[in-house]
Amino acid sequence: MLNKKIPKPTESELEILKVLWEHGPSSVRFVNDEINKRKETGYTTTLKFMQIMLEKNLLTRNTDARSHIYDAAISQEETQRDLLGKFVDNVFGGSAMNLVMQALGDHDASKAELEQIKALIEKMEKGG
Amino acid sequence: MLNKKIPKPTESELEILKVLWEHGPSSVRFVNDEINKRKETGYTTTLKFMQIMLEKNLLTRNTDARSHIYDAAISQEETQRDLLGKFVDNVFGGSAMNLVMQALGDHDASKAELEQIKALIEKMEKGG
DNA sequence: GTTTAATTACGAAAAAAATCGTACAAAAAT
DNA sequence: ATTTTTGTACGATTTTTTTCGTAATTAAAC
Repeated sequence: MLNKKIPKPTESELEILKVLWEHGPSSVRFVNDEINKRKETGYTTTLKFMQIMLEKNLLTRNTDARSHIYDAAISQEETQRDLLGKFVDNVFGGSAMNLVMQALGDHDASKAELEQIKALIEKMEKGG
Repeated sequence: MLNKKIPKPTESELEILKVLWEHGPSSVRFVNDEINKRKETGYTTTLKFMQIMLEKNLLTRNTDARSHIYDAAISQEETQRDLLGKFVDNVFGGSAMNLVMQALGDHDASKAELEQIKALIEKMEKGG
């Protein structure tokens, strides 16, 4: 089990990771097009980001073809867990429960989703 | 109802806000001392931050005494809600439920806390 | 009243993050 | 085989965030 020392991605880097998580290994062109659906960004800007992320080991790439294919080097789950932990510490003083309560209160949840959460809670109360 | 256009505080700014939320209106000296319990930071650094935050309307201040007294201009609840919303969008694709599920799964919750959440869910299911 | 300590104001530097222009190379289109 | 398009490399610039030094001012201590 290697000790991954991955730096926390910035917001822009996260945008790129999200595209790769959703679509799998992709060219810079593709990633940039996806990002431009929501936000105008120059091609070389995205390219530069992805090159930097490669150096930071946030991405891997395959240079066999002329158009290099990049992929995420860290999983979405792992990253979400990591960022969530930091966010809870920074904003909710380490209390995940406070966060959960606020998340439940603020955002409308469907009945099905609430049932899902209740089921999870039951499971946790049994499992310990 | 005034339209508050408060910018999202940075992490450093949040450190300062947390001190003010916890202790109420305070001098720069006090805030800096509190922050230095966890992190070495020069006095003028904290001072500068608080002056900038004043310009951004994140803080208010009273200059009656020589030692100016600053206070948070935005509430903790409001700020947490705002940051949580952005975090959910950025990291969990807008799905607060995904976040809640992960938060519940990752962090150990006490039985009492889980009951609290269940109670909230019941209330939401009734109230709609 | 002179020295010492505490405080604010302000500019500026350092560090981090984001953006882009240009040169060059490879491939595709004509 | 030229021309046009597409791609990478890489430096440079801009913007934002963080940090601090220094001068001026006021209050306190002596």
